[in-house]
Order: sequence, then structure tokens, then C-alpha cells
Amino acid sequence: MSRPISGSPSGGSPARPARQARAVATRERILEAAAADFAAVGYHGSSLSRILERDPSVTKGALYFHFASKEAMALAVVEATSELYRDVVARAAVDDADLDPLRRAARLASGVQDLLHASTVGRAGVRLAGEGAVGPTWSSWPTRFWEATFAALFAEAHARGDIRGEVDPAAMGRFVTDISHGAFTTSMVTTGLADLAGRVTHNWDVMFGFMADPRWLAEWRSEGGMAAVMRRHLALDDGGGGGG
Amino acid sequence: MSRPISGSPSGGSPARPARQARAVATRERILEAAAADFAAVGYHGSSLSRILERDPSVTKGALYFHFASKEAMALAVVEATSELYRDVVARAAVDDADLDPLRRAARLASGVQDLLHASTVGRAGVRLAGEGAVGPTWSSWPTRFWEATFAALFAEAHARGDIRGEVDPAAMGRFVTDISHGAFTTSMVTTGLADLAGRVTHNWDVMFGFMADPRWLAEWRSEGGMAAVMRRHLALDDGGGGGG
Amino acid sequence: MSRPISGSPSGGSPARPARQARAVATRERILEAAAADFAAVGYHGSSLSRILERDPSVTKGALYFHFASKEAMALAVVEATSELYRDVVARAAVDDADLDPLRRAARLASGVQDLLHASTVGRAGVRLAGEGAVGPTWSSWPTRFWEATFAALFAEAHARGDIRGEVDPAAMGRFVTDISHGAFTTSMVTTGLADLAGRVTHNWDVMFGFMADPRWLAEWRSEGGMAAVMRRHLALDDGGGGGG
Amino acid sequence: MSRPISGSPSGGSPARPARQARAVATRERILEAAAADFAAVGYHGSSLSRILERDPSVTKGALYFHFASKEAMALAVVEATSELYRDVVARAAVDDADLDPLRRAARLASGVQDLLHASTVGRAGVRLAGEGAVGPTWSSWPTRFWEATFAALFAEAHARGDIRGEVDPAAMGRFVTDISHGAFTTSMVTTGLADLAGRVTHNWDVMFGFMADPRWLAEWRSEGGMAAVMRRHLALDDGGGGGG
DNA sequence: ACCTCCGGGACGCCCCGTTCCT
DNA sequence: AGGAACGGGGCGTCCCGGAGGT
Repeated sequence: MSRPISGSPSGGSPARPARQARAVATRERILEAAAADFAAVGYHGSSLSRILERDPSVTKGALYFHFASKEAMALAVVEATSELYRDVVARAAVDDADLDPLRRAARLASGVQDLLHASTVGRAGVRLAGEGAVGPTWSSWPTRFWEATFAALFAEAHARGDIRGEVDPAAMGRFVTDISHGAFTTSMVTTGLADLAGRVTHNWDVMFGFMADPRWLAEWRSEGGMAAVMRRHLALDDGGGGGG
Repeated sequence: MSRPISGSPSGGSPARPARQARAVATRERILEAAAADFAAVGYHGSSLSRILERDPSVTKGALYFHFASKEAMALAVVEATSELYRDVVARAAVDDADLDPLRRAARLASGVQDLLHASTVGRAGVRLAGEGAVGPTWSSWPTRFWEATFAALFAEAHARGDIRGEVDPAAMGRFVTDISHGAFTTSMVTTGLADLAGRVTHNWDVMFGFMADPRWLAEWRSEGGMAAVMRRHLALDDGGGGGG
Repeated sequence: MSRPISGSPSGGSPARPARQARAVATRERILEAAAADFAAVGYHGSSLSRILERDPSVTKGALYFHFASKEAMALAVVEATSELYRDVVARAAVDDADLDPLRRAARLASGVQDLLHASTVGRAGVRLAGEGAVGPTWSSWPTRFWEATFAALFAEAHARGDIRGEVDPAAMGRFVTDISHGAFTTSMVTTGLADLAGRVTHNWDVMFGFMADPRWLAEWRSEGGMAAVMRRHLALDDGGGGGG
Repeated sequence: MSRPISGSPSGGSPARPARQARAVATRERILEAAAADFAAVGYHGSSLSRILERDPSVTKGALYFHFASKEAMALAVVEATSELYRDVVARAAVDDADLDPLRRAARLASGVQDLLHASTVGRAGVRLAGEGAVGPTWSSWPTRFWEATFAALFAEAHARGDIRGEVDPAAMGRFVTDISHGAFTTSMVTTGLADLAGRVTHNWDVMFGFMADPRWLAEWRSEGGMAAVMRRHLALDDGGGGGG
């Protein structure tokens, strides 16, 4: 969303770098159609022919021009997703600059969930990585992302006294990683991601209920807790365990 | 569209019930070979030919005598896994009858991890369910298993006062489900399940650290915590992350 | 012709050795259809789909069962051709045992031409080898065949005095190789092999005219020369500069 | 080399007649790259993309500006080759004007072999014609070239008494055609054309040894025979050739 | 009943030769 | 002339039935 994905020169999935405006748009459409299939049935379950059927304006020739192979497409999807994550972090750094670290963590989690809700590419990227379909390095980036990002935030919060003294911030980074992966998997299998927002809300409320300093927690709960943070998106979800 | 498998009402995967001893063994070997492939590359990533290559004593004809289709094989793997889970629960009911519910929960989690470590079919079943490859009902059985089993245990513990008063046992059932799924996914993608035991140990230590009553917790920690419960398997795992 | 090809265990083109009678026949039909395409347009010019169209009773499944790949099919064709050549030699060893070596050479050349005329597989095998489409070893077998076989015959003739003293038998082996390859290529390109028999007849008449001892030559010519040797097939050929 | 090819209006390979100097150079580079691929793997074995990879300065747009299709390129290569042959003949008419016809024939054969050694286009043209890849007319030009050119030379030599009386010059024209084609095919398949010069030398020595008048032959041999004629190139032919 | 050999097509991904905007 | 896009096969492989044997 927002920013076009702009094939990163490093990952090098495109057979050639995209130059013309039309080409960029085409590439985007291909990626979108591919992501839809990857998100629905995973890497091995998808097929080029079904991807092409999803968007009749895309042809096999265009696909082959922009991507060297199916695997390159999957890689591009994952790379684009990691780019989207980076964007969420970057935007949060601006928007939430004046918030305390625990609130920033909550809003970041909310932002990522928002992204997954809004972006087919994002959902596909997470699924592909979870399947180990794009090589060890890229398959583990969500893990690295969550662990590093949230461990840093928790460390900051710990230093401020917003987290109980006995809690190890690094350990919580790993913990939050597993929770987030788990919520995605569980939600995908049981409700097709419809209750993802609900699960995320629930999980963070539980986690904060345990780890946060009582004073911080009281304030946070008076503001509405995680549900308030995710409120803007929750409306969009029909299924799910709501309320929390 | 790769439509999911509509579970046959009987649940029976074999075209016919196995009668002769040799036939049973053959069926078992086929299931084992199939599970190995499913565990390694998932349902769509696997192929009958590769499965047959894994065990040269199995031929395509034998496979199709015992299983109506590839889907039926996957279903059989998941069913077998759920059967294995049920066995773990049944065995725990006997072995751990005199333990308090929280300790029983810990030992159950350890037993399941043990099963995943030892059984190819178990790993394959969990992966297949996590892919949604066997229809909604069977794909969600791990979720149902974790939520129901552990919520019941937590409720019991709550009633005894082993869990802090403000904790909702049912909510924790859902929480533990997400954690467990997440640990599996994370571990599979990053280390090929090598550090699964470590992650599980770590997660339960953290969870109990938060939710358990302080008195119970002190005792539990003096006994060695989750690591002690899983000790027998931990030796086999190298990558483990959970120091504490 | 006549004898079925009996996949040589060494070349190993079939995915599995043929067992049942029906399978042998199928394999033969595939090979025949493939040979027809190879002979017509060469290895790279041919296509599996066109091969399958040539014989509607053959399907891709059958093809894939008998041959691991297109290349394996080409190899099998070449191997079968070399087998056919060997048969010609073997049959000649019996039929022409009482002839002098030069006459045996002539009849051998005639027999090979006959084979090419009668056998699609033979024509395909020679063309494939001439394209270098089956790896260096098999591509050079016609060369090795002609050089070795005829050099030996010429050496024998030389020892008997049927060949002029100044002629080097080994050199003539190489010479006859080039002539034979050349006649095939020229004839294929200009007349689709229709005048092959004529060219072969002509070339051998010229060669014998030069290299043979005058006394032997006179006798040979009185018998009708090369045309008499090839007479049975010549009727089928339109072009050709045959002397008589 | 030498003269640019100047598309004959009849053959009609260029989409437009080449006008500008740069355009001519581009066309030449394309032809060279195409010839390299044709020579290495034949018409059907080659591919436009590989051709473009051979010379990165050439783009698909340029290729299709100069040639209407792949087939047109092949045709242009064969036409250029025939042009090169014509040049060899024309140059020989000047350089060898004072030689007797048999020596002119030998030098012509040597010149053609030289051309094949030096020119990728030449090798490609002969291979393409030998595959029958450019239509019956152009595919048979090498045959027509050899038969007509050398039959004329031999007739002249026969009239002068340089060839034995009983030899039919027209027949020898056909004979030399087959030999030359055969040497090319044999050499290409067995050594990637590395031993072509050697085979040609050998064949002509044998042929002259048979057909030439003894007196002429003695003189010729005292001059060094065919080897002397080809001496300048033979040195180059040890490892050379370099198929692909 | 249990299992093997053989065969059947549909479809997988890739890449090919070409043409259409710039 | 160059970058982009177009579809039609290319070969290989998939999942699966029938024919047949033990």
C-alpha cells in the first residue's frame, strides 16, 4: 500500500530492472495476483496459470519478463512484505515518537496486523516465509524482525520501569515472536484470518497484563487497552473474538 | 482451486479396512514414507513419486490399494497424529494422576513435544493441519486440542488457587494454543525443528512465571522448572535458545 | 528390422526394463514414432507432442514410462540403430562367408543402405548421430563403425591382392566413411534420401574402379558391378545415376 | 569479411535494405552472433535469446529491425555463405589463372576449407544447408556448387589429359561433393571440425592418387601433394575449431 | 485379497519467436 | 532501435486408473 514496492536492486528477482512507468504497474499487478494465490494456497499449491487467471490483464509473457521464475516471484513477494514492515516501523517512528516504548510496541503490533489485513502481498509474504519456501534467510526474516524490533522496545521500557523488574526483555522478544506467528497460523487455519485482529488484541492484553508494571498497566487499561489501539481496524473484521 | 478434503464421514482413509498382517505393515510403511515427505515440504510440495522413492519396497499399486488418493493419505496422517495426541493424553492421565493440574499441563506439553521429536507422522500431521491441507475440520484439530485440553487444566488449577486470581483460564487456553503453534512454525522455519524443545521450555517458563501463583511458582522453580520436565529430550537438541 | 530392439542394459534409456509383451510393443511403437520425427526434422526440430500425434495410440504417460526424457529416446534410437548395423554385419558374416572381402564390403554397404531404406529408426539414428545430438560417444559410432569394419575388409583384400598394392587399407577405411556420410547428407538434403541408393551405387563403382586390382575389377564389372549388388532396392529409387 | 553482404532482393531477408553505415555494422554483428549459435547447435537448437546473449550490444529490437524472423536470419547466413564461396571462386580465378585445372581444383578445395576455418558464418551456412533448414533451394546449394564447379574443372583437366581417360568428369563432380559433405559431417561430429583440414587433405590425396594421370600425379606429389596446398592453414588446425 | 506393471492425460513451469508501444 | 508484453508450445511430472499376476 501507499508506496509502490520498487524492486530492491539487492534481491534481484526481476530479470531486468523495471524502467518504464507502465512496466512498474504491470509488475505490481503480477505481484498482486501472485500474492493472492500464494496467500490462498501457499507456494507449492499455487500455479502460474491460476495466477494469470486471477488478473486477465496479465499474460505469461509479461510475467516472464518481470520475474525469472516462480521462485523469484515468491522471493519478490517476501521482499516486498519486509519492505512493507519496514515502512510500518518507519511511519511509527514518526507518528509515535512521543509515546512511551510499550505503547509504541502495541501500536507497532497493531500496525502490522493492519498491514496484514489490508495487503494481500503482506499476507502472502508471511505465509511464504512460514512455509520456508524462499530459502532460509528470507524465511526467517519475520522471526528476526519480531525478535529484534520488540526486544529493543521492551528493553527501553524495562529501563524506564514500565515493565516488571524480573522480566527479561530479550526473552520477551522471543516470546512475542512465537505468539505472533502462532496467532497468524491459528487464525489462518481456523477462520481464514478473519479473527486475526481479535487474537492479536487478546494476546497483547494478556501479555501486557503479565509483564507490564502495575501502574503503567492501570493507565493503559483505563485508555481501553489493546482493543483501543486496534479499534480502527477491528471494525473491519466480522468474525473474531472481538471485545477481549 | 485446490479444494480441501471433505472428510469422509467414516473417517476411514483406507479404501478397505486392512485385514492381513502384511497389509497392515505395508500400510504403515506407506504412511511413514508419506509423512516424511509431508513433514519436509508440505502437502502440495510433496509428490507420490518422491514418497515411493523414499521406501523402494513400496509401489504405486500398493499405495493406491491402501489409500484412495493423495488427499486420503494426508488425512490418514493427520488422523494418526490426532490419535497419537490422544495416546499422550491417555498415558498422562495414568502416569500423572497424582500431580496437580499445572504440573500435568507442563508434562502434557512436554509429552507432545516429545512426540513431535520422535514421530515423523506427528510432525507431518501438525504441518499438514497448519497448512489447512486437510479440510477445515481436521486442520483445526490442533487448535481445538490445545484450547480444550489446557483450558480444562487451567480451570482446575485456578480453582485450586495455583493460578493467580485475575487470570481467565479459558483465555489462557487460547493463549497457549497460539504460543504452541508459533513455536512450531518459528522453529521449523529457522532451525528445522532443532530448537523446538528449547523454545517450548522457554515459553512455558515465561508463561508460568506470569500466570502461576507465587507460592506454586517458587516450588516449581526449585524443582528445575520446565527444563526439568523436558530434560529427557532436551539432551537431544542442540540449538535450544532457552538458557534460563 | 525383424528382431525387436531389446533395450540394452548398458545404455539404460528405459526408466525400467520392459517386462510384459504389451509393454515391449508399446515401447517399439513409441520408438518408431519418435524415429519418424527425428528422421524428418532432427532432434531439436522434433517435439514430443508431434511424436504423440504421429501415433495416436501412444500417450505421454506411456512415453514417460518407457523413456526418462526426450534425450533418452534419441539415445535409444541411436542404440537401436547401432544394433541394427550389428545385425547386418552378423547376417553378412553368415550369408557372405564364402565371398572374397571386397565383395563382402560391397554387400555390407548395400545391406546398410537397405537398412536405411527400410528402417525409420535406422534413418533417424544416422541423422541424430550426424547432428551430434546424443553425446560424443554415440554421435561418433557411425564413424567408428565404418572405419573399423571396412578397414578390416580392405586389409584382407589387400593381403589377397584384390586391391592395388599402393593403396593403404586403413586410409581407405577413413575415405569410405566420409563418402558414406556425405552421400547420406547430400541425398537427404536434395531428395529426402530418394536417391541414396543411386549415390551409394555410384560411389562404390567409382571407388572400386580406382582401388581394385584390374583382374578383380574386370570380373566384378562382368557381374554387373555395384548396381547388381544393390539391384533389389534400386527399383524403388527414382533418382540415381546408376550406370546400368 | 571483405565485401558486405548486400541483401539480394530476391532472397529478401532484410526487413529493409541496409542504408546507414552503423546499420550495416549492426546487421553484421547480429549475423555473426546468429551464425555462432547456428554453427554450434543447428537451426532448431539455437535460440534468439542465446544469440542476443552472445553479443550484449545487440537487442531484440535491432534484430527484428534487420531480420523479419529467425528463418530469415538463417537464410541470410546461408546466402552470405554462398556469397563467400563465390568470392573464393572469384579470387581463385585471378590468383590461379595460370595454373592447370587440377591444381586449381585443389586450391579451390583448400580455399573453401580455409573459409570454413576462418568464418563462423561459413560454418553456420554449411551446417544449416546440411540440415535442410532453409528450404530446398538454398539447402542444396552446396551440392550444386560442388558438383558444377568441380565437374567443370575436371572436364577441363580431362580434355588436357591430366585425368585418366576412363574417368567421367561429371561423375567425379558428384563424387567430390559427397566426399566434401562427408568430411564436414564426420569432422564436426567427432572433433568439432578440428580435424577438418586433415580429412580434406587426406581425401584429396587419395582421390588424386586414383584419378589423376600418372605423369601429372608424379609432379604433384613432388610438390608436396595436397598437404602443400593447404600448408598455410594446417598449422592453425591443431587445437582450433572451438565449437561452442 | 493384495500387489505390480503399464498406461493416460492434464497440467506444471519455463522459454520461445514475435509484435506493440515508446 | 529498446523496453515491454504476448501467447503458444517446449518438456517433464503429476496423480491416478485399468490390466494383469500371485
